[in-house]
Amino acid sequence: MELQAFNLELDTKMGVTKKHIFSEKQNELAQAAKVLAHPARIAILEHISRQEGCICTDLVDEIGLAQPTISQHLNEIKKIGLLKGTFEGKNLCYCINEEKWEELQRLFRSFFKNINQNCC
Amino acid sequence: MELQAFNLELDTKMGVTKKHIFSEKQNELAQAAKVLAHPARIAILEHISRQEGCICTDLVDEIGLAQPTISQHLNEIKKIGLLKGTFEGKNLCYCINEEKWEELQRLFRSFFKNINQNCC
DNA sequence: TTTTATTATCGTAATATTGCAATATTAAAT
DNA sequence: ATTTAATATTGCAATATTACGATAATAAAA
Repeated sequence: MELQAFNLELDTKMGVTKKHIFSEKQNELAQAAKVLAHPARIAILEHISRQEGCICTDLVDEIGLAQPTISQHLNEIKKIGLLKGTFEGKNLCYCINEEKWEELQRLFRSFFKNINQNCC
Repeated sequence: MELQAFNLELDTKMGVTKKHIFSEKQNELAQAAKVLAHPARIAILEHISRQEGCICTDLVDEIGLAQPTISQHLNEIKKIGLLKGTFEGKNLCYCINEEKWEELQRLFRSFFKNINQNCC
């Protein structure tokens, strides 16, 4: 059918990752890696983990980015469920979601394990 | 000096990651994660690792992307030294650089280890 | 209720990434 | 030397990401 051929055309939108041709696992890992693919988000995770409990209000001062930018990065981390946010006093408090964090580590570990370098 | 103030302005180019405000380690990990942050590159690494020896000529058929796109992704992986390319017969042959691969794993592992979830 | 302090959202600007057609390059095979 | 079969590069189009000023929203404090 030419309808299918037409859809195949539409299918390929410029500049958009063709997620559908990859496996669930591959997309999942790539998405997780994307969250770690910015030094600000690494720094944010490190800083939150260093805090006792979860008073995490000083991220803007700690890292040298504007408040909206930090908020944006926090949101990226939140989107894959890596942060739990709760209120404590007047400050919003973020902390790492342990279950998701373990899951993410497992994802990477199993990927690393499956890559074996049998070569040249 | 107003020159410094001016430079501080120039410093902040819109849309560009401000790498200089982060540590070497943070940037290094982020850059490594970026390479893994696309399912095509995950798929490429997995496929190369599955090959006996290193006949890696059928990537384009295996993954459903155009040849230039695959070539581009290969280049991203190569840029951080994760691939060794050698010639074998008429085909260029890619394989995983074991040393770099171990290094990358160490990077992630030490990051994971340092994040502890003491919270809520 | 009005401040005050904090985080979230909107709008905008600029660079980065993704993808592919067309073309160039490369090296083996004829 | 020409053909062939593979990868690399170029050019371009479109979406994605990064960053921040301005502003809104939220909740404690006064």
